[in-house]
Amino acid sequence: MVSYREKKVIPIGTVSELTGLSVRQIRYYEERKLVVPERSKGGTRKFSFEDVDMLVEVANKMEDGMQTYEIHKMREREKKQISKEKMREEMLKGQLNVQFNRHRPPS
Amino acid sequence: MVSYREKKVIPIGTVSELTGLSVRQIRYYEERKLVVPERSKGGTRKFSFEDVDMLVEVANKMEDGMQTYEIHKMREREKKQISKEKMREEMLKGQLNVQFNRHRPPS
DNA sequence: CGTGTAAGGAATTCTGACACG
DNA sequence: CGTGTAAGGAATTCTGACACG
Repeated sequence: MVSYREKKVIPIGTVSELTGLSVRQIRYYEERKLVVPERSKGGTRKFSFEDVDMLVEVANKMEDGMQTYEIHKMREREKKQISKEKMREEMLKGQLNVQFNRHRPPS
Repeated sequence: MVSYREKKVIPIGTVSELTGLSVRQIRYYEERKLVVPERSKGGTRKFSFEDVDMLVEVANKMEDGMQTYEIHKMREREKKQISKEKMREEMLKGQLNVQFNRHRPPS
């Protein structure tokens, strides 16, 4: 179950401890769209463990001299790549259905 | 990996939302040893997803008219039962080692 | 016993800005 | 660009206590 990993429940101070990043850095990375926390009614940020992992990755790339906008571009490219792969997969499935199930309607 | 499930990172207000319990109830259940959150340096409670699940169980049992000390006793019994089973298991493993490895010392 | 609530205070977080490099 | 910091304020949480049933 990935549900725990994706649930936004961790306050920024705890994220700071988990990642070793300052809260200033975390807020800045949010500004640059590298993480997208949820907000409580009062406006406090809530992060997921997935976000924590993303932030650690960001930290590593920053250490390697990469800039936030580069990391952002890279993420966007990855997203496109993944959705492209999924579309190909779906089309393949469709083809297989045509091949083998043309005369047998889905139950 | 159960690591996400066991990590204490969720503040009490969020736990309240996740469980439907009031913060008062959650604090009381802690007092009765039904959950054991960690504390930040400043003293704020931090719960795990496991704690959240425990609290939901507690809520169900309370609805069934069970009292906190009964739930606590039940938990203690379960712990003992589990450690007893683990001991038996260990002893069985030991016996098997005697049977088959008596003359072959562990590598 | 279990839970709501008002009280006073402390810890946590928020935003916008200035600074530095 | 990326990050520290002081500023002022708001949201969150804490404890101990009184109330009710």
